[in-house]
Amino acid sequence: MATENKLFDKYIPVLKNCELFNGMTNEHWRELLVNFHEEKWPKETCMVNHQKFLFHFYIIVSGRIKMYNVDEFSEKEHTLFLLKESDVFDLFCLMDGTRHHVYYECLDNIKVLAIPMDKLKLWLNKNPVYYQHFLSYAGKMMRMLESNVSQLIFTDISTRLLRLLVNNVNSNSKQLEHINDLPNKEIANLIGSTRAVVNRHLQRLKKNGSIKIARKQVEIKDISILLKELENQNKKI
Amino acid sequence: MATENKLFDKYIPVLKNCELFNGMTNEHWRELLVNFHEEKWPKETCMVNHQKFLFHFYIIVSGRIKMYNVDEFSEKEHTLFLLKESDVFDLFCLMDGTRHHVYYECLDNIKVLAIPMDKLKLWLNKNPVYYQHFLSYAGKMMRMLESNVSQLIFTDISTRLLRLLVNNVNSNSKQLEHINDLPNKEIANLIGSTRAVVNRHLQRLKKNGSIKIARKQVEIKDISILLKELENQNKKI
DNA sequence: GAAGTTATGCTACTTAGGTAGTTTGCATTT
DNA sequence: AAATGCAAACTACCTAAGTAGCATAACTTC
Repeated sequence: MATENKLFDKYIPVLKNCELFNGMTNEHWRELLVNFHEEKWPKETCMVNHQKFLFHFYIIVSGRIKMYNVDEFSEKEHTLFLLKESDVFDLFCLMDGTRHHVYYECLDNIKVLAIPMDKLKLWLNKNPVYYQHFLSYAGKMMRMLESNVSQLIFTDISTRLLRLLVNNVNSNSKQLEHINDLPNKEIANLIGSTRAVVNRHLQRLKKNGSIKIARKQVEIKDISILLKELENQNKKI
Repeated sequence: MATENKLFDKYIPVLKNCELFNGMTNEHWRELLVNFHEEKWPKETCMVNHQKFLFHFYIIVSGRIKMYNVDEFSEKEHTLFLLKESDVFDLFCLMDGTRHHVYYECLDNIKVLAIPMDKLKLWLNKNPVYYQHFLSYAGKMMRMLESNVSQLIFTDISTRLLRLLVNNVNSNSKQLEHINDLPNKEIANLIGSTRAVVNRHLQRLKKNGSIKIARKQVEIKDISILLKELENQNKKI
């Protein structure tokens, strides 16, 4: 009884921010958290088709994990999602119980709350009200993936890079977050391009004064220039 | 009472083939079908953000409907899904109840079974067992979208076209189905390219003897050549 | 503080795919 | 059967993005 209260008290803000369990009462949280335990994974931990992922469900409480795909022939990587605080995984395995062919890598030192998949399923059957939550969350993910697909088809690398930057500016601090300390290679993986090409575009943005770059560091200097560029990208036929 | 029995008897094979309701008993089908009615939409009917779609859920019983996206600037189209017999839509609206920003167009004369969204939701709440079905179906769709994204990033147009062809060969008849009577433009929309480029690749395939083409007609002549081409595409770095 | 590693910056080159425009041919309509 | 319209075929051209390679800078670690 003490454990789950401790977990809950410790991570209230993170858990409350968890979209999948949006609006869940404290009582239900405590009931669910009985089954959770905390795990720590060091930075750069790489999880390749880990059996464990079929059997556990995780809530990230601190750090970033990239979920990515590797092309078996070209060995190129594509980052599908950059998971962070309050994100959960793997929803896919929860939903249909089959193995999800993706890879995971910790970009920071990670803390997660873990629950055995079958216990989550039991809890869900006991509280079927939350099925609705899960469905609508899945719906949101699908829309995200769908717009992702369209963006890949409709827009060029330069636009995709601009969007990536603009979408990761914290509206309060006006500073780039989540992706600000990634090397060019990781940025390329996020938008489906290569290091050289991303660097070419970043250099252009540096020259027009909108960003500042250093080793593993991108900083926004003038977001209005970025926004203007984005508009022009759209206009040019 | 007569109506839903008639609907069920009329469309047994189609409904039983419906993945979303996979394994549902006849009794449950009859219970659910009470709320359905049949609708016919003529070929080329175009549905643009139809309010109706928020309030109804459809099962296609005959004909094809393309679900597509349009880039507001370039006005290019991208076909997300080619829905056919036994497919359902719009799952997204069912799942989170918000408007789905896509377009629909009937490629054939269409027959659908329609149910008011809230009645489906009521039925689902009465039979929460089926939430699990819906979740796992959504999971499958997500995996599909995900692999779609990766394919766009990892493979070129030529490979995407080859895959499209190979994936739509009926394993019994060995003939191309679903996409065999589409104009080049529609094929282009399916793989995220343009008519001219698709035609260029089709000409190449015609020359190597793997396909036969005519106005709005693609026919497989030798699938082994297509499969060999696909293999080579993968090998070349 | 030397050696090794990783990330960036840049140049030069190649190529697939997009674009534009014209011709040809098939099919529907009147 | 003539006329219209759409789809396909083909040519020529342009460009963004991928590729290869190397020099330099910035961190590690021993």
